[in-house]
Amino acid sequence: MKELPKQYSPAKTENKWYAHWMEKGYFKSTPDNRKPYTITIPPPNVTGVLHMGHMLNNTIQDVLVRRARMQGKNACWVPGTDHASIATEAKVVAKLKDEGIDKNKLSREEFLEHAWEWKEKHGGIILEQLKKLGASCDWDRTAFTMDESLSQSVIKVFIDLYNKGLIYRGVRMVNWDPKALTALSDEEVIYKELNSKFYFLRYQIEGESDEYVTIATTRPETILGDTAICVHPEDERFKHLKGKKALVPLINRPVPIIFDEYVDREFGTGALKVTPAHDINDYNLGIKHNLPSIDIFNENGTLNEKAEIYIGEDRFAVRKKIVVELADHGHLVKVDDIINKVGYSERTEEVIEPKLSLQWFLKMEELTKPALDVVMDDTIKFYPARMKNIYRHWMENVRDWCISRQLWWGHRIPAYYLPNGDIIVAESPKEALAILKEKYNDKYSATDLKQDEDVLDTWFSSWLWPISVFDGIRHPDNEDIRYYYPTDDMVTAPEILFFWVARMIMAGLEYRKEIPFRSVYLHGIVRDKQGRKMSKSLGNSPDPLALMDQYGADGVRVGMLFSAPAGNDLLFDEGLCEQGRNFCNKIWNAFRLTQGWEIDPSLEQPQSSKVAIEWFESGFNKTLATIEDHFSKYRIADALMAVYKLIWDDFCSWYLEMVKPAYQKPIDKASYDKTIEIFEKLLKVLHPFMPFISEEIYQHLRSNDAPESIMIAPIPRPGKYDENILQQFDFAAQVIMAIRNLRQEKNIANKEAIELLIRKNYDDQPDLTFDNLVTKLCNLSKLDYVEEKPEGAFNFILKTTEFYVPVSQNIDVDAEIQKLEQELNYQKGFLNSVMKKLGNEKFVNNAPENVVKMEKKKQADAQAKIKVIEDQLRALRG
RNA sequence: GGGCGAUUAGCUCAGUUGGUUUAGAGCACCUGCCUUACAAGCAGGGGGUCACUAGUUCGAAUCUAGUAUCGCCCA
Repeated sequence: MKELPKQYSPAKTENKWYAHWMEKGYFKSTPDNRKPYTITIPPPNVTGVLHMGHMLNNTIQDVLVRRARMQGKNACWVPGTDHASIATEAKVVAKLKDEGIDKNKLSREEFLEHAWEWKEKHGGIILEQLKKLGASCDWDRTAFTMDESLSQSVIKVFIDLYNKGLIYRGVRMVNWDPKALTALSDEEVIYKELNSKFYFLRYQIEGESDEYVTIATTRPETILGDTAICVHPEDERFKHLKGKKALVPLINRPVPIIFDEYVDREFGTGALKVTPAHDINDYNLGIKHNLPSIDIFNENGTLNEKAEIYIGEDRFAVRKKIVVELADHGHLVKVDDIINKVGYSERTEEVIEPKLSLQWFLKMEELTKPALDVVMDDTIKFYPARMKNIYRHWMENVRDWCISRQLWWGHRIPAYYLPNGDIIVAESPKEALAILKEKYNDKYSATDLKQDEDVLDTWFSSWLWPISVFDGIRHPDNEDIRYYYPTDDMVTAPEILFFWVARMIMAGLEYRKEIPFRSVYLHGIVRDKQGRKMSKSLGNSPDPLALMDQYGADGVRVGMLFSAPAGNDLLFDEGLCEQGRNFCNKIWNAFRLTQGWEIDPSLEQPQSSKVAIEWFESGFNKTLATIEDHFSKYRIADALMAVYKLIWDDFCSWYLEMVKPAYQKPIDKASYDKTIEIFEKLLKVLHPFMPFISEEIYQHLRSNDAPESIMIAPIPRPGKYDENILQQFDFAAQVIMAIRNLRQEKNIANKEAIELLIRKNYDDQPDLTFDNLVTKLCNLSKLDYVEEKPEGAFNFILKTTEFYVPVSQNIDVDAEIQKLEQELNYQKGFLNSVMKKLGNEKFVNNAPENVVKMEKKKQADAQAKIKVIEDQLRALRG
């Protein structure tokens, strides 16, 4: 026997095979005449390190890619990262701060130098970590959203959309992040429910010494920007205030009392303070009623001179102070508790300030229509399909996309301003200058051109990803884009359905006139066992690299996939990785077993092994069909479970035991060869899920003319199978299990050979196919068919066949009777339920014929069985 | 407030157009085994009135309506 350790060691194989695959270039793809299979990775954030969400996301992609490759497709998985404007800039700013450098003291160019340096140092970490997982990406294609070609694509698209009139610049209420000092898109704001205070404040009516109107607000500091009080036109309580003005407390600014049906009379006091500069609803009301906007905040969230008081102080500090001062001056009527929703920045966790500002927007209406259609008509399929509804809801309610960010790290907006306010949009300063010359002759010179200081939203580059990684924007006819686009599968999390998936579809349709991918597989979010989202602050996220060290990459892959049934969030449990590791060990030991066998070419193949092989191959083909079906529905966890059971239960627990030679006896060559062949096939089916161990064992088993790596070997396709032999086995298995049970119950050691006598009652023709196997697996000294019930034997009944195991010891008749009575009861109850159906005329007349037939068969079976049991009982009772 | 979805064994979930023996899997649990590939293992076992109520039907975990609880998305 070869020296093989009892336990499989992933550490010894994983790096070795990954390096081998890289060296052989198996991950590389170039267009040829095979069918392509393409995935573009959802580019992880360049600032990121590998977390459990990436593990899941990339494991799924690798399974799909490896499988496609083994199916003979030209598989191409494009990796890469995105530049993550806000997150990266924040990190670089923080790092500079640590070094005592203030970003504001740097020029744009100096800052970008630091940022690039940072990116070079930290940017590739996550992709390196994916290699540990076994990710079979074509690394030569690694892309970054700020690579030259991708950047130029972004700029080109901006200009194109601008020229089409879809991009415009305008003053709008935006979500302002006072920490990052930038606008955010609606999707980047997270609303949280908070326990807040609801302040009731009274405003004096101008010219009336003791007449007041009371409003309620959660943000008392914003009263300094009030420009009206609004009430419902039909509210009797306020009708007398028509034409009057109220005085804003503390600063005594008179503001009109306006009337609008927008006001909810039931909410608060029925009177609403209107602050158009700091609330989106008030903003709309302000436009309608022609109210001025008073913006009282600086960009960093402190108050400015327009607030008149508290100038330079932070908005939250002011909130505390102003409440005290309002109370001192008799303006505070009462304070209630209230639960309200407050928006936070996804990246900085700062409370968002609605703020009027001049930004660039992309009109969404024209783009969404076709993008909605292709999903609703299943041109692009969503898995799970229910996500279609969520998608539709968003697409039907989408607002224009704010695409400018007040940052430096990213794609600088290619707009150049002239002193007269005109805008030139051009690919480069050079081109802008050319346009300038052409348009204005010599009126302006290069120094008059001022490029927009802002950059574009990161998603404005990510939405081009499936096109831009193949350079399909700049060179729409290049070989790559024509071959790989549309891609096949997009695997991602539902949380970025709108950020990204929807917009990729829009971009695809706009720039390729074709969908970007055929299906979208949305997997869940990885949560901990208690259902909490994994986060650094909770410390509930395991380190993926440590997990892989502990359980092996294969083990962790299995653990991730087991916990990920289609479409649900998954509660990650480290125990599942352990299960994955144990599975590795099981496979390893099956391999050890076969390696320990000595082959004797002169031996004839036993009948039992012939049957075992025939049976296994049928079961194998049937399971392959099941696996195909699971994959077609993206039920990857189910597909894996089918493989798991095929290997553990069918192959290890049954098949190997069937063909295994007696202790220290050799095996015949035919059975051995067939067993190795089967093992190899199983490894191929396993490979997409567990690439490393499957390769390791394959390399030991493969013959010289076989493909030199399992990852380029063809995966077995489902073939025909014999349902009959599977059924025969099921019955034989029941017999075997009954005998094992009997041995355990009666304390008969496995070593002790026993006899089995079989008495058929209804089938006259005994089926002998598995008799040899039953004899072998149960250590029978004899297996015989008899006409009469033997004396002094334990017995059990399966279907209507009686089985007897003769023994020398005494039989406990009472116990036997009790057992039979229990069985009889069950059968009678069952028969009763069948008879109820068959006694119902409506059932017999209305139900399909085969259903009625089946019920009749159940009836006959049950009756026959009852008769056998009753006969036995009669005999036992004497 | 608007929308989407869920509720099946201790846990995580399957259960395809209603009908295949009065509901399945994995894990966990219990019992017995260091049997010669594997104790990271083997053999066996218990456990669910399918959230609740009503309806449609010969027949409901499955379809309809309502109730309760939970989750997600949007405002």
